Amino acid sequence: MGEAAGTGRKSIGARRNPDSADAILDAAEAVLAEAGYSGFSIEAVARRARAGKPTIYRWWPSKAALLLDVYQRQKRVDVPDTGNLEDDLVGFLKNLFAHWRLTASGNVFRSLIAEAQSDSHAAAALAGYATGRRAHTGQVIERAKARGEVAPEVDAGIVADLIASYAWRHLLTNRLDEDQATLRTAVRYVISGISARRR
Amino acid sequence: MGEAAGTGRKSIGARRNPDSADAILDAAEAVLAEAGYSGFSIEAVARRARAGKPTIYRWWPSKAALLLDVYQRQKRVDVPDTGNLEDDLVGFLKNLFAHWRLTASGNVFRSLIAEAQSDSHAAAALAGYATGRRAHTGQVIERAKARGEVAPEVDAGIVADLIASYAWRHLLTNRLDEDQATLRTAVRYVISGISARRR
Amino acid sequence: MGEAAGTGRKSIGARRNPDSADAILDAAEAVLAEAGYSGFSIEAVARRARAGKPTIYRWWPSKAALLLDVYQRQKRVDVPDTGNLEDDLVGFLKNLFAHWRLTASGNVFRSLIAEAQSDSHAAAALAGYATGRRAHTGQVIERAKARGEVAPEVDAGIVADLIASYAWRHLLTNRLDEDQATLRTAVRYVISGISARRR
Amino acid sequence: MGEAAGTGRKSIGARRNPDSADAILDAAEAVLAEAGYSGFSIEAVARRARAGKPTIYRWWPSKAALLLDVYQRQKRVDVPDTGNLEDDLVGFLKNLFAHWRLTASGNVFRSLIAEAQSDSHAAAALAGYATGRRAHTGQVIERAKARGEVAPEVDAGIVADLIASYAWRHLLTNRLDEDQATLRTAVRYVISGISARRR
DNA sequence: AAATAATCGAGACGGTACGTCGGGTCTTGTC
DNA sequence: GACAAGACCCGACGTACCGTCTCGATTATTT
Repeated sequence: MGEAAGTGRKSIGARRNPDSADAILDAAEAVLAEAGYSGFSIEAVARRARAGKPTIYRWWPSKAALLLDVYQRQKRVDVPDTGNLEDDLVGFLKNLFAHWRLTASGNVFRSLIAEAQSDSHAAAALAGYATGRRAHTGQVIERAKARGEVAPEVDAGIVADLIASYAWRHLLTNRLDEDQATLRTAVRYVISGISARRR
Repeated sequence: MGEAAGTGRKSIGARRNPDSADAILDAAEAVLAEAGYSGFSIEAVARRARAGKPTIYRWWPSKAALLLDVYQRQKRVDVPDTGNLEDDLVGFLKNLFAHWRLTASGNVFRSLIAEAQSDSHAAAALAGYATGRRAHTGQVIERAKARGEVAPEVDAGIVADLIASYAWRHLLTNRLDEDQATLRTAVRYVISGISARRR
Repeated sequence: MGEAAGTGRKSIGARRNPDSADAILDAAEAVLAEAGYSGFSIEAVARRARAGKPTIYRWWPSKAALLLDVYQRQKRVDVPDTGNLEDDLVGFLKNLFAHWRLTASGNVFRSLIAEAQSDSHAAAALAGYATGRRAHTGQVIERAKARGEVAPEVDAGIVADLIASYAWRHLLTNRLDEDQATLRTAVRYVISGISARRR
Repeated sequence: MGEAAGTGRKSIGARRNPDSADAILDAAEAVLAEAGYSGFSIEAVARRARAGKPTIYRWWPSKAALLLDVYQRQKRVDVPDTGNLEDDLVGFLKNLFAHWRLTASGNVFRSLIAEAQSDSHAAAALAGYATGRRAHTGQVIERAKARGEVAPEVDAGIVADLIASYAWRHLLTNRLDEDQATLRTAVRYVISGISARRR
């Protein structure tokens, strides 16, 4: 996972040292994985990265900014393209939950959301990120629209919102091990509705 | 709102003083309202309530327990019963958002969720609370089922989950001012689906 | 010298814990003795005393205040009373230099003077202390006046100032090992003058 | 006072740029004058001089060395030659105090003494400087000896020491505004003594 | 004329210390 | 035995400087 080079990093002149940046992000991830959000402090990250606190503060103005960078370094979970909307969305949720569960990402993102509740910078950063992701997820809906699977007047953003909300709440309440049938049911409700008239 | 009695509370003998408990809960709510989650500390609550820190720790083992108590003291938002599921759910969301937006409740609940990300006791307490609320919301669905509005095989818990998730995410991302049309659209998707075949 | 009790001090209620105060003063003295003024930091004192920094700041608003307390805890060097002014003053300087040289006091006082050059609180504290000591030394002169050794119109404060100044400069320039003959000569100049007419 | 050239100094090739040296010494003096010793940092000097820190460290190995250079750039206070020892010495003290009080020199020298208490290089530099000055002041005594005013066996160094010590202590305890009568009295004690027999 | 070498400003680096805040524990004296 | 009060140790906060390093640019000296 990298750890800091044992022999000590130095400045490489009047510009950012990418080794330090990497070491700090690695350390942040490791601290979060080992000590959780409650043990996640700039102090601890600096210690682990063998970096000075000012170096961290220089590049990441807040804990949230650091968390966001850590999160964004992770591999993205992308939405499958099976030609069928339900499968796409179920697959996406399945992949996302697995990613969150099996890597540090889940904890990172949970922490980021928590941080955003007390830090407006974090809130802004998270909002920006969420918007981007919503557009991304929205594309699946648009694809389905193009295939004629989804009614053309449907607002893809709202649908993406419903799906993302469902994912967030599972993350925040430790339900990432939800069984696939339940996920599929939830997705199906959104796609087909629950109305008696229409089923 | 209560504030602490200016002249100082004393012990009332070898049992819990309910005035102190009230003063502490009042203070907690006030601190949260004025300083937000980031300014919410046991220290600040004690100061404001003119209470000793040990008095707080004696009765509430963690910040989360205190938050939960504060939240549960609040008036509940209940689901309207209009005879129409869509109106019921939209009304519920509307009321809930207004409640969260206009009282301290929103901040309290946000804080509770945030706290639950670093404190397993908080997480457990929140999970318990959420389960209770899910059942509560689920009843609306069951009523609609009874009216024949909703297909009988529908899992009310999952629907309640979708609705609650949507609400949570709006709370956590500062979107409690969502316009009503959007809420109605989201609810309609869950009820009627987005599939082209069925609209 | 005390060191901190290994098992940890606790609060003894809502009042100052004298054990902590002692441990902190002991630690301050030890740090100064071992690391000198440049290594003398509140941080280091806290570490050594196993005390929290806030505990130190609670009772000593500045490094200078702590230094002053440490210095005043030391045994005082008093002026001998031999019945002869020259012997009294030479004896005083000899004792003072030995005291400064052989105990931590010299370093403490040096540090205090240094600190006073950048901290006005320290300067005020030092000025107050110096005034007290000047009166003290002045008494030797007054005794000599009473014996008829010293002219009655002589300003004892100014004489004390000359002597103290001489001592300070030796302290500040690492000349505490000045040989006794030189001290005696200096004292003799002040008592008998250097004028050709009068010797 | 110079300030740094607004448009930026550059290297003038493979040798020391005297403009930079001047700018740094000017800046050091200005910082000391405006912020005092506590605000005197290499960082602040570099900022003010628009110089790189390594440029400072290249030429002055320590804060003390820089201070010493700043001090030595100042105009010297010389001892008057009135043909009368008392007037010479009183005049010297008067001039010295005025110089210290009215220019940055007083602060510079105070700082230098303070610095010498924690930095052995500074101590050595200061000792060297003091020795030089002592010889200088000693010449006044020697002149008086030559005139027959002072007994031939008197050690001019010790007398100079007494006078310089008196000056130092006034500097270090913020008493540069001492009235002239007091100075004269102190000088007179050293010259004529305080003994009853001889007055 | 080209290559070398030392200097310059700039500013990042790993660190240490600053002075403050809050956490959770403890004890005292009053009710 | 509960209460207000507040001290205790601890650890994190975000900032200021420390002294070192490396850069790219500049320019006098050497080839």
